[in-house]
Amino acid sequence: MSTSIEPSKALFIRQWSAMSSYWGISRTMAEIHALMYVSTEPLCTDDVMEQLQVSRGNASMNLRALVDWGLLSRVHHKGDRKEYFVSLTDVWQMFATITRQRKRREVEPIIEAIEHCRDMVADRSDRSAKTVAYRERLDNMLEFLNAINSLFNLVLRLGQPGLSKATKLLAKLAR
Amino acid sequence: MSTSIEPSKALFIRQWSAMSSYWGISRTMAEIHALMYVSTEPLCTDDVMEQLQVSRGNASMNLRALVDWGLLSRVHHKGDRKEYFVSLTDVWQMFATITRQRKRREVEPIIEAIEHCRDMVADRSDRSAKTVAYRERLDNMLEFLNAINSLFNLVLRLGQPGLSKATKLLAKLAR
DNA sequence: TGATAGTTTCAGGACTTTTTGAAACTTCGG
DNA sequence: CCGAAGTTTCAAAAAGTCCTGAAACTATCA
Repeated sequence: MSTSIEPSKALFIRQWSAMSSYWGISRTMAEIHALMYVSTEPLCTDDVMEQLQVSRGNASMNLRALVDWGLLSRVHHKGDRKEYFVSLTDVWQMFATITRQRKRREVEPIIEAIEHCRDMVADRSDRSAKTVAYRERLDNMLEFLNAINSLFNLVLRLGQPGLSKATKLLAKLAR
Repeated sequence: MSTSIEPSKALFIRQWSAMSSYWGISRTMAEIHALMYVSTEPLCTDDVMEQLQVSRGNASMNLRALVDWGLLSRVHHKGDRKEYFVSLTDVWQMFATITRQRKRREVEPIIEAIEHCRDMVADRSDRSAKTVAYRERLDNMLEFLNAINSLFNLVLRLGQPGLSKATKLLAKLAR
């Protein structure tokens, strides 16, 4: 508690960690990420331990996980053995990193699974109303998930500037 | 276990519930939702209890939560006192329902919080490099989140057919 | 109004996830 | 090769979440 965090930064960290449960990451991981994002200079494990009041193990594990995700990178100070960490600062890149991972883990497996489900009831000769209705539900879901997947791919490909241009373009279309 | 679920439906339910942790909902809630989606006829609390092997309390709580979310609706059979439930079948509507809730709970509070953070360090006279850098990070994040928020609003406004048209349009732009 | 069918609640227990902290390990300069 | 500085691991404990089941409640019908 000696070097206490500025109120504005503390607020950011608090809110960011409040979102953590929605994003399926642990509270500490979100806090560390937020701390690193608002810290304009590199921090080491001890800084994290002190500023967030967490154990060494916890800090170490979560720093490593964030590095694995590509959200932090390790840096070294000249003539200092210690490892320091800095956050990715490009928000768009952060988003792209997270989105790619989520797409791979959350969307793609479900698409495969549903295709598999559909194959299991593909028998064309079964035309009972129930089976037909069930097949239709699977197909609807599949079509939808594929549309979402394409949209994500597209957004990732466009990048941030492309995205804001596209948003403006679509805004006209929507009216 | 008496009326066991078809293998294809069982697979769907299993995979859907495997995603539950990512989506911040409980395993049972996801299972019930999946079961209802693949069931082409209304089910009652007892059906859910039997088919998923969960307690009455659990089934009841989660059915209610799904109704609150707008993903299920209650139906009544003529001359039957019991309540039955059916899933929303329009996948797009399901998605829109979920997205609106998530936007409200996950994106909007963070935007407000960051605006508040920025106000706390708005003092124009403080031009130390660190403060300037910090303000810039907040601004970047804010700009990004607003862009995402607009995109979501737009997608919701377009609806599914609009979305696939838009995706095609953007695909050209991306090349 | 009483009997009955159905639904909801909630305290306690089971299960899962996260955190701690100390020991093991790694790296580097001398 | 030793010792110091730093990092990682992991078993056990804490914290948090979810589920059960029995009791309370509500609605309906005769």
